[in-house]
Amino acid sequence: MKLGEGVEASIHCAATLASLAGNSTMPAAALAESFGLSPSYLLKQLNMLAAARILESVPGPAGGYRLAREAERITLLDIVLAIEGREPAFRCGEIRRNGPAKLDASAYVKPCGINAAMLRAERAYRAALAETRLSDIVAEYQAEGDPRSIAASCAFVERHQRPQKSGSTKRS
Amino acid sequence: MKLGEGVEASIHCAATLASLAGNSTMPAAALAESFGLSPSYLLKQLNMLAAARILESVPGPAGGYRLAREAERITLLDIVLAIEGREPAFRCGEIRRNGPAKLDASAYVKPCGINAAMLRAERAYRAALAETRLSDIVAEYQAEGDPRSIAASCAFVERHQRPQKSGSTKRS
DNA sequence: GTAGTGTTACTCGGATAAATATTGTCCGAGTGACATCGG
DNA sequence: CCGATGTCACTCGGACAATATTTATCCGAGTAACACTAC
Repeated sequence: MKLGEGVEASIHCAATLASLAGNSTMPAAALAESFGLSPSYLLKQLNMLAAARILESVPGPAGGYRLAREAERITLLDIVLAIEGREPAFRCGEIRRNGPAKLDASAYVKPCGINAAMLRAERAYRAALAETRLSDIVAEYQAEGDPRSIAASCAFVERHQRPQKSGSTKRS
Repeated sequence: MKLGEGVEASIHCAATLASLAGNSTMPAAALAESFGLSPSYLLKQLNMLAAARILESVPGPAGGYRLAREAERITLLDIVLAIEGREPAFRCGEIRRNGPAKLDASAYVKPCGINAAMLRAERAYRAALAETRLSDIVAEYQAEGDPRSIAASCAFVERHQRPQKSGSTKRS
């Protein structure tokens, strides 16, 4: 039960992207520099987020990434599932059938109680993640964060965001 | 966010051990055969459970494993933590400090909001796991499971459990 | 001055290695049971 | 016949590989901006 390191990077980057103005974009290289990450690897995470329709990518010069929808409509669960996969963490291998007692499948129509309990717990986990929106993260940071850190973040965003000319037409 | 395969095996084995009589033990080889697992690898899982004081190991002939305490006092959380480790799945690497803005540590005395949200979700997950006791798993299986499967399990337990000297001398 | 066009530099994207964690296997240390030997 | 003792087989325990997953890196495809040229 270990989450990949990319989850943390993805959430931080998404929060940063939530702070830029209008439909501006920010290059992955800038995000990587902002958090001291490998640009090449972060690109893979951002690409997964884009595949999950959480981010949008704009190619070419003055391109970059931006949120695909409002920060109020993006939850931490969305990001975690995009990076770690949608399958539950506990995968029932139905090992109860593999023993020497070779019963036919009709003996196992009822779901495994262990699997049910595990999935119940995971539903609670996901529900808790779904309650936190990206906008909550940003708002909490703006309200409670250290003023120097906020100022540095704003300056960084101002320096690296690339305003887009055309309107917000979705593409993939 | 993937749990190891050993978690499933551990819970199944613990449930099986909860079904044997008195302070009898069952060898790891029998448990492995019961679920079609590698005996050598299952031994590692059982050893971790024993290190966590969930199981007890009895060496020598007629030895094996048994629960270290009543099934009512063992939760799924105990088992999961013993196998997967006690550390939270989300480990905050404090990447917010690694950027080019070199602020000193006083700017980061407040905990990271992202980390807080993640840990909150994980607390919900663990709380849900802690609500399910091993005895609940066994009881649910005895009540709802397929009769053929229950009979096979009981026969298997009867055949492989090893009564200990100080306990009840029940043997066919 | 303006429109068309070719170049260029910048971006993302996917294929490719290294590192790490997990899974699987092996042989050795320890222990109690069992058979044997002596009283 | 009963007890002490030596041997032995069975158990767990930890050290040693194989595999899968995660992490990190590189180079190529694509695109829009920019400069240049012609009108």
